[in-house]
Amino acid sequence: MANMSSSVCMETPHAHGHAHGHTHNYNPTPGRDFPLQIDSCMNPVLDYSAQMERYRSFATFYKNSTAAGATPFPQTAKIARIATPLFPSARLSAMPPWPCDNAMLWGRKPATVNVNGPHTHRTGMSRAEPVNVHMSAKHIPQDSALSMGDNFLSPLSAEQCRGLPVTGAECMNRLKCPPSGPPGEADRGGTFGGMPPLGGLSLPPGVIVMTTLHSGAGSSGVTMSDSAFQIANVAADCQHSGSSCSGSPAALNGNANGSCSSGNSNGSGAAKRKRKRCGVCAPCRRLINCGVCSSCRNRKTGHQICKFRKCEELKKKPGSTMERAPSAGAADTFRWFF
DNA sequence: ATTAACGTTTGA
DNA sequence: TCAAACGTTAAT
Repeated sequence: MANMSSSVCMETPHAHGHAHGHTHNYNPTPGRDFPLQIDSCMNPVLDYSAQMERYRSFATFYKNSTAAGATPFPQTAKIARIATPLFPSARLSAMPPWPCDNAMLWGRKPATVNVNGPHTHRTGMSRAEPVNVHMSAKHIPQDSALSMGDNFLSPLSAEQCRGLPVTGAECMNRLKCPPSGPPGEADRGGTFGGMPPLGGLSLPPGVIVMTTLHSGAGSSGVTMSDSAFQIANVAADCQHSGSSCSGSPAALNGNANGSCSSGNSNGSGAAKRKRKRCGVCAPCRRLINCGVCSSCRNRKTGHQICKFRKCEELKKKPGSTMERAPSAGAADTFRWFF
């Protein structure tokens, strides 16, 4: 995988929506793989395309602006720009696109499991993979930079999402499990992605769902049971992660290695082992590198993952999550339940 | 506090 | 063996 930092590193399955023959590396094959999602509140194809367009135009714009000899954009400006949430309400969260981000998740190769963190039991998940799908510059529409304003905002507005006749859980339900996908694979990313911001709050989808379950909102005439089971499955799945680790979230990150690391995990502080990405947070679920952040640009020397893919858990210092004991609030508890 | 770079671990 | 990426540290 050569030089991911210098190229835009993106691939898209026909964001432009025309029908022709050539194929891309990543192609969810909309008609075949996601037949039920066409009319869902989070049309995955549209969503994926929107995301890809967004990234593409972003990278192209800055690339062109830099190449033209113009005053380069400050890195902070780039970051701020690309981090612009898809939904206005998402500005409340640190990681912008909680909702509508999952389109990129489908078909992704399994993310690395967090054996320390939120107990993922994703034995199938490989290490963090090179999500940079290479997209040569020639594939980038020349006008993309000019349409930045449009592309940076998802075509799916918050209003659009809210107005749809399904709840977030329902969306999730529909978005889950591409029929042709391997069993278990779809649960990883697809299950959590499609939650619209409820009540104007941008929360991790899992939080919303589990809170809803507890509040009994499932009786509101919305099909919740399926989603509930999906969540439960994921949770149970997570519980088994890390082989011998205990299930306590507090124990997970209490020390960087989890409390069950083979070596010396107890207090000695020595021989720290690498933590792994949780695989469930928004950054972890991102499929593509932005291509413009410092980590992407300095991939050769920096050895760091794209800033927008950096696991939220790994951003925290090991041990900074001790407060997340089971006694935490419901939302937090459920978040860590995963 | 943030960033860049390096050493290192990890898994394919 | 290699690529990816985490942890650490020095520079700013």
